[in-house]
Amino acid sequence: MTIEAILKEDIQKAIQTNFEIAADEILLQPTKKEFEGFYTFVTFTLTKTTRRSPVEIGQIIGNYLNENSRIVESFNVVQGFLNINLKDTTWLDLFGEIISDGSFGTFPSNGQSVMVEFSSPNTNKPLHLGHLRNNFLGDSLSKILKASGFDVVKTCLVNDRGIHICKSMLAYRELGGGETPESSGIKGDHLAGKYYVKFDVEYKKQIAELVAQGMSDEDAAKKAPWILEAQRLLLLWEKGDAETVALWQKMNNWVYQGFSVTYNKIGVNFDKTYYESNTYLLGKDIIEEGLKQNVFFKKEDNSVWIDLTEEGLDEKLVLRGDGTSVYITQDLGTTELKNSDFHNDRYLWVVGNEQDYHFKVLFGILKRLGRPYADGCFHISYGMVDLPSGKMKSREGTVVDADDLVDQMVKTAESRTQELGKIDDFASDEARKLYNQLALGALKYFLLKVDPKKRMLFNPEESIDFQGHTGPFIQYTYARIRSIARKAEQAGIAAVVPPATYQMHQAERELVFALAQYPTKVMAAANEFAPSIVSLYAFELAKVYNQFYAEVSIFSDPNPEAVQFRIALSSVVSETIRKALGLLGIEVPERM
RNA sequence: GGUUUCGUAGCUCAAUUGGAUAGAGCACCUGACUACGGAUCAGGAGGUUUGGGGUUCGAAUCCCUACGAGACCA
Repeated sequence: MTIEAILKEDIQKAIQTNFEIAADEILLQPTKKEFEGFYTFVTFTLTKTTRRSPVEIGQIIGNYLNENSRIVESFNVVQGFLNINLKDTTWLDLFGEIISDGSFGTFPSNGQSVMVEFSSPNTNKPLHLGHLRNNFLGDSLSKILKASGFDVVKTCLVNDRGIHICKSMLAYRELGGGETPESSGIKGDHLAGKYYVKFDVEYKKQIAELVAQGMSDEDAAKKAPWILEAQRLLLLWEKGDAETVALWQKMNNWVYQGFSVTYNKIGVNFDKTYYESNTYLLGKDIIEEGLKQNVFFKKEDNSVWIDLTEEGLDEKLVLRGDGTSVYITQDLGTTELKNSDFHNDRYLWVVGNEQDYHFKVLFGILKRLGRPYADGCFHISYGMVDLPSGKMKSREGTVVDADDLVDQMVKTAESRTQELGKIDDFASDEARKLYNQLALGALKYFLLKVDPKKRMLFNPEESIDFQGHTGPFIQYTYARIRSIARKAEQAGIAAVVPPATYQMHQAERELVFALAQYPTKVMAAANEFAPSIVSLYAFELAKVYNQFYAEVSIFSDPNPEAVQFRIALSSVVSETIRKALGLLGIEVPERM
């Protein structure tokens, strides 16, 4: 039973015995910094039922706790707020539990499994900053869910076919001159992206020519030779034309090689990858099934629809009149496939909030179809990463490329580290590893600290910080503690929890309090699908430790109990930082 | 046109889901022991939470309205 649970129970008893009313669930909040205490109970909620003043209620409950609770040391009442202090023995017992719990913050299996689909790139362009937010969120969420007790399957659905892929194929066929990643020295995904851009340039030129000849913009966009040819390529591909398929395979393989370099660099991987080229025909049988069940209906042009107005949505097309699929058709099929492959209890999609409506429709249809897994489907909707100029647009060249950004971060980490000159004795591969850890620590933290639902801003003019509320700040705290641990080991000082007679320092109490929050934060992050909760916690813990570090002396305290205790505290803090950052996909360095 | 999300310090973000005098970081000022690592710590300044109404013991949070920004559906 946690301290908080005991305290809530004691408050409940206080209310029952003093006011003779049944108390609902007790809500506690951490006491604000400017007041004395650790936990605060708000008494306003009881004024009506008890017909007493907020202060009076606080006094009565406080007095009861003082006399009857075995964990409460003292209290004070400010207006309607009852602030509570705990006994040192309570803190010490709590810390004793934490330090002896090898799996602190990791929950036992809950017997449920969850699939997290994320990343889901297009094979016509390299990954950019927006993909990074997606990847980091998906990866971190997977780790958080695992820590909270789920079995996790990470999947990726690659968008490897369609008209956009044919565009880059066409441009390459016409303008590529047999160029390859090897011959050009260009990474495969960037090479494909280059031809996607070239297509667009040529296409625009053709439109302009047609417009100059008197055609309307709209018609010109439909009649330009290259768009017609791209459409023809798509049909050829669908028929399995050998030459087209070969070109498609060749270019896609380049892209996959490029992607794998990037995924490797950012430390992201998947248990299973689905390819749209294998799944794009799925879903049509589900449309048939839905028609029979009268979930769907046909219009005169033979197109199939669903009426979701009862759910507050519109009528929605699920199959075109000519029998071809729309996105939702494929998604229905792919979801069915995932379920028959893995039989998970939950399915998550990490996809940008521009598709909020799409997923509402998808889940609405799954419910109407009576799919048992429909209630376990969640859209992890995240906000776009904006630039100061607005949205990233590949056609306007304002896209922040993932590879470039990571490389630039590594360089910044390198120069910053060398300025400080603390690792001059490192071997070069050791140093390179450190630069990568710091670069990714800064980048991942930057993207994960913000509530996923909110859109956020990235300014390419300002490099991502290494000081203040950043990944490296937390990594630094870890490295510094490790330095202390090495010194303690050398001096033969053990980590020991002091006896009940020990007089605690306020900074020590605050540290134990901060540590005790960790499991709650992990659970909250899992429930709310929000790695930002873990991010903010890790920062808070590091900050509390740094205050402790500045305030008390660890090695030169005359009391050996204090020294041993502080070594123990430090070591648990470093472990908790390591775990918390681990949930964000961020590694910690021993030195930096 | 319909639907929807958002607007918090100069900038980037918090605010325990309706609770205290709205908090951090960056940037800007002032300080820090011969200290165990200064990528740190302590302090200062910075706010009519876009404007206006309402609900109540209490609103950044809920409702209405105006303005502004984004997204989606054709």
